[in-house]
Amino acid sequence: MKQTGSASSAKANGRSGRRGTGKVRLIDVAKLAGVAPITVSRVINSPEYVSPEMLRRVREAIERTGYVPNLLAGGLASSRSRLVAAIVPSISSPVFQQTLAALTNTLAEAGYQLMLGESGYTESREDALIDALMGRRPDGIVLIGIMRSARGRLRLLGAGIPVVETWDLTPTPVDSVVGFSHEKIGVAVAEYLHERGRHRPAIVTASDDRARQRAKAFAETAARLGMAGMPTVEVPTFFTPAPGTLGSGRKGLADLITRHPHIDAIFCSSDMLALGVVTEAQVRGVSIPGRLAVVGYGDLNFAADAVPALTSVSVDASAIGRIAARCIVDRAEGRPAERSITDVGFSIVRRESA
Amino acid sequence: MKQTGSASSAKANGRSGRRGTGKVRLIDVAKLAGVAPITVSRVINSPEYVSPEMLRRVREAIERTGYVPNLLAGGLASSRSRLVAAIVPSISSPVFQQTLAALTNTLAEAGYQLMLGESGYTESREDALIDALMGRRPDGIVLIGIMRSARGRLRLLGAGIPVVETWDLTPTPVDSVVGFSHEKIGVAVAEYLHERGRHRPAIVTASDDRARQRAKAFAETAARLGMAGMPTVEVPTFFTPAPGTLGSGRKGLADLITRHPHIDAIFCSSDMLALGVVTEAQVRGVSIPGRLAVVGYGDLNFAADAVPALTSVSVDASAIGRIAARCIVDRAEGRPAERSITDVGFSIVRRESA
DNA sequence: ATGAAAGCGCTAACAG
DNA sequence: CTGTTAGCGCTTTCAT
Repeated sequence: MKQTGSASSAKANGRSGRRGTGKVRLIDVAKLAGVAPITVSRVINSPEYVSPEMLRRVREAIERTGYVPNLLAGGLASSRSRLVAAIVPSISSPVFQQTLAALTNTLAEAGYQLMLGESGYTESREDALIDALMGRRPDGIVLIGIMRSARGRLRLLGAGIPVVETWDLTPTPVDSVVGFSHEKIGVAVAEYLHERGRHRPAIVTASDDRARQRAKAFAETAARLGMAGMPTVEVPTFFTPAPGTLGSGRKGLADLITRHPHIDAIFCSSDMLALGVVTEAQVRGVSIPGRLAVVGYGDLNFAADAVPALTSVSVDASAIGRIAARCIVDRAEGRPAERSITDVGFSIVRRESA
Repeated sequence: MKQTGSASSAKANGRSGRRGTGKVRLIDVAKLAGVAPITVSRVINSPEYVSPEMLRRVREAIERTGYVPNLLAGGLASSRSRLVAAIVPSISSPVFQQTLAALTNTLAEAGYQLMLGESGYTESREDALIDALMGRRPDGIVLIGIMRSARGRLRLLGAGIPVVETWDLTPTPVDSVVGFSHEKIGVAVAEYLHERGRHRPAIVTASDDRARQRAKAFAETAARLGMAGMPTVEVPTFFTPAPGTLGSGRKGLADLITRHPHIDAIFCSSDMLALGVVTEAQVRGVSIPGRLAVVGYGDLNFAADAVPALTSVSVDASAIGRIAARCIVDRAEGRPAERSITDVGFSIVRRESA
C-alpha cells in the first residue's frame, strides 16, 4: 500500500524529483516562512484574507527566495489561465495597432497576458488558429472582426469563455461585440460629400470585409442621393488587396481619373490610400479639394499633418481595445459584462482635403 | 491508508470531481479508444512511436470526441509550455510590425504561441513585464532591442531559457542576438551623402536608443569627413519623442531650416519623419533633392511611392522575426542554436530624395 | 509498441 | 485567519 503522503513535500528541496525546473517553488517559500503552502498562495492571490503579520513574513520569504509563481500550474489547478487570445487579420495593418496596444496593456494591468495569432484575412487560418489557441485554455478571446464561419462560432461557443468580437457590429454576436457600424460610416461620408456639393463620387478601397461594407453603403447612399447622375449608375470603384498602401492609392486615382475624368470626390478605405490619392493628384496637377475631395479612414497620426490635411473617419481604436479587455476581465472574474453590444461610434474629422 | 489509485481514472466521466471544466480529457479519448492514456498522448506528441492501427483508432476517437488537448496541463507535466514571450517597446511603431508578424507566424507553424508585452521604452516597465511573463514559464523570450538593465539581464539569465535580443547588435548578448549595427548605418548614410556632394547635413530623430545610435554615428562620421565645415562643428539635430510622426518631421525641418538655412541634407530616424520633412519642404518651396537631400529609415511600404520617392535604409524586419523564432524553437527542441550573433545587415535604397 | 505508476506546482474545498 | 487533503490533466520514467 503506497502512501501518497504530502505529495509536494516528498522531495522539497533540490531537484531529486522526477524532473522539475530546479526553480523555487511555492512550497520552498512556505518552508522558509514556516507556514502552509496554501498560505503563501493566499498572500499572492488574495492577501485580504491574510493577517498583516503573516503577510509580512511570507512576503519576506518570497523576496529572499526570488520566487516567481508558476502560472501554468496555477492555471491548471484553478481553471483560470489568465491568458487571453487575440486573433488579428493582419498584425501589420496600422489601424489595429492601437487596439492591440490598448488590449495588451489593459490586460497586463489586470494580470492577464495576451496571446497573439494572425489569421491573414482567411477563414481557414482563423479556424486553425482558434483550435491552437483553445488548447491554452484562455480565459477569453478577442477577435478583430466578427466571426463568420459557422464552425468557428461553434468552437467559440463550445469553449464556454467570453468572446469579444470587435471593429464591427452585428446583431448576433457569438457573445459580445464592441465596434461601430461600417454601414453608417459609408452613409455618413456619402452624405457629407453630398452636402458639400460633390456629385460624382468614386471609391478606392482595400478588399477586406469591413472596407467593402463601407464602400457598399457609400455607393448605395450616393446613388440614393442622385450623386451618380441617376440612381442606377454605379459609383466607380478601384479595389486593391488589403492592406491598402500609398502606392495602391496612387494607382487607384490614376485608374479612376483616366476612366472617369469627371469624378469630384473619392472615399478611401484607409488614410494610407488617401495619402496615395493625394500624392498622385499632386503629381497630376489635380487640385485638392478644389477639383477633387478626398476622405480617408482611420484618422491615423499622419492625417492631420499631411498636405492637404486629410479629412478622415475617426474611430477610437484604443477604446475598442480597452473595452474589450475589461469585458473579458470582468467576465473572467465573475462580474457580469455590462452589455453585449457596444457601439463606440465614429466621427468625420473635417480637414482640408474635403 | 489511502490508495492513490489511478488518479486520473477516479471519476473519468462527468464532472463529479472537485471542479474541472466539463470538457473532454485525454482519458475520455483513451476510454473510447480502449487504450491507455499515455497512448493517446503519444498519438498526439510522438506518432512515430505508435503503430498505424493504433494511430487510426485513437485518431478516430479524438475526432469523435472533439478533444482539444489542455496545453496548460501538458506544459506543467513536461516543463515545456510552448509559449514564447515577446517584449516590444511600442506595438504601434510600424517598424516592428513585420518582425512581430513573422515571429507570430513562424512560431505558430511550429506549434508555439506568442505572448505579447509592451514596455513603452522604459526600463522599469520592462523589468515588471519580464516578471509577469516569466510566471508563464515561456520556452523562450524575444526582446525588441537589447537588454540594458542589469536586473533584467540577471532575471533572464536565471530563467535558463533561450533569450533572443533583436534589432540591434551587441558583443555581449544575454544569450543570442539577431539584428544589425545602427552605428554602421549612421556611418554609411553619412558617407553616402558625402559622396553625393552634400556638406551641411542635419538630423531629425526620434529619441529612442537605437535612433540615437544612428544619429550619433552619422554626426561623428559627418564631422570626420569635414561635412560640417570643420571637424568640431556639431551637426544640427532635431529631437522628437518616439515614435516619429509626419507632424514631427515637418516641425523638424521647419526648426532646422530656420536655425540653419544652409543645410543641404537630412538624415531622419524613420520614413515617417522623412515623409514629414519632404512634406514641409514642399510647403516651403524647398526643392528635394535639389537643395535638400533626405534619407529615411525603415524602407516602409510607402517609401518607394512617395513623391519624391524616399531614399531609405532598408532592413529585413521579417527576417529578424523568422530567425529569432527559429532560434528559440531550435533551442527549445534541443537542437543547438546555429550561432549566437546574427547580423542581418542593411542596405541603403537609393531613390529620388537623395 | 504499449502500459502502470508517480508526479509537474499549484489551488479549491472543507475543516477548525 | 490558517491548515489539511485531494486533485487539475497531462507526461515522464521505467517496465514489459
